[in-house]
Amino acid sequence: MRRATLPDGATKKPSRIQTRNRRAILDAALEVFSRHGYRGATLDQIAAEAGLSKPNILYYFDGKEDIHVTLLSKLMTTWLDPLVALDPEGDPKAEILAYVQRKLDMARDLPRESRLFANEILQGAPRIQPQLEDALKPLFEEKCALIARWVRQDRLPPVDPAHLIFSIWATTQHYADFEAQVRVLLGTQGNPHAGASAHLKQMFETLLSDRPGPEVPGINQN
Amino acid sequence: MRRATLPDGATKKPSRIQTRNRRAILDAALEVFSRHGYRGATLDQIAAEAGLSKPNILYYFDGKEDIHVTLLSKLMTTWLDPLVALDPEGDPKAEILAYVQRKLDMARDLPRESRLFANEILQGAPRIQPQLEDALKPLFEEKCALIARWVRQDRLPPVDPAHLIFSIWATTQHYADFEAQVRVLLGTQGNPHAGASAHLKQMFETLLSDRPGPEVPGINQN
DNA sequence: ATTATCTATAGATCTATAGATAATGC
DNA sequence: ATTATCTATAGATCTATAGATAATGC
Repeated sequence: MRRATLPDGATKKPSRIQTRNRRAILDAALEVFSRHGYRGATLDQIAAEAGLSKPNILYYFDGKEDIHVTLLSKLMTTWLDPLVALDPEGDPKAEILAYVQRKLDMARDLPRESRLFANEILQGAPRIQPQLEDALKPLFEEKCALIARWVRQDRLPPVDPAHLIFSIWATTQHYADFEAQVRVLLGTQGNPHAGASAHLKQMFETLLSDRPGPEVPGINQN
Repeated sequence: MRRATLPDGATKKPSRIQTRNRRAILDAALEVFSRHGYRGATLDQIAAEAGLSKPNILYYFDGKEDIHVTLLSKLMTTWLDPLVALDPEGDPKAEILAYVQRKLDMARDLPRESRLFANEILQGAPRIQPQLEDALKPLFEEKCALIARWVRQDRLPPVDPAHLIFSIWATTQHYADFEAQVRVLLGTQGNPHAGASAHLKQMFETLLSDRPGPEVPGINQN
């Protein structure tokens, strides 16, 4: 019943087995938590998926919640990367369109990660809220300020930065989070990702393009 | 240990108590299932919320799954209503913008319903899949065909009907499903709904407006 | 010597049922 | 007479720990 975690700031070398098993457990946990949600997941499933015994899982982590929180923390960086990459020095429209594409690629390549976060937030973010405040919020506000600056400089049409980002998150993550529904509705016809990519590009491109005579209430010739 | 459910197609009058209690249970179940997901919800919570004893809950329903499936079935109609109302006789652009607004209003007024469906679909729609096939899919295909027709008639710019609908679902439901995150990021500043409404109107309006000459390569005839 | 793993099981939680009692509607 | 509710508890599932044994690294 030795503890794998070390007291305080002790920095002992993690053994090779230690690293391998912790990684295997987190990998299995991603699979199980993302598919069944926090409550729906069991240590039995995680142990089976990781190829370890249940008590052995608890030798490496303090419990179910510890696994979950560790997983969310480790993935947070990956999850925020595309937004971090939004470059103040780049062309505004191109930057945002590239961001849309990166997020859509992530939804395709990392659907489990997307569903893990979606599950957690959907249920009120009980375990990840601190991370949202500490990591996500400052980044979000920085990028909102950047977009607002671009608008002020007339390098973008007037858009609401916060809601623009929400729209990008919503539309791209939809293909991962609601995959079961998308699959039912699109059937086997073609690749959802290709269609989504074209559609989202069109949508955000028109939104971000300077339009000639925009908001003239009353003119509606269609 | 009498059963409240009747054998076969028997149509006995449901007593007043019967109706009241079944309604109270479904109401409580909506609260609990939408907040904690299927697995996270317990009969104890539902019973407490409904003001009934746990065995009494099971007098009215065959079990946890029965409550969940009944709830989803009953709400499906409400959930699809806004899409049903998309009128083939109306003005295409106005119809779609009105649909966006209806969906956004629903996200504000019925966030529990939104989260209930989101939870279920996120976990692979294990209990609602048949309903998606039988109820949602035909409606979805009908409305996709309608939008495609509008495009062919040049009454809308070329848009992908299926992905357009996905975008509307994603962006509007986002405010209910990811409310915990939106709340963290927007803080107390103003009403999310008002900002969302303006932003989404702008976004879908520019998408659906005839633009002068953007897409030059090849002539747009579909 | 320390690290890793296994068997066995405690303790908590949860769904569901049995069986008795109370309330209700003809 | 039928419908509704309550107490008590069975049976299953799940997280977590105790305590012994095996494997590993100096």
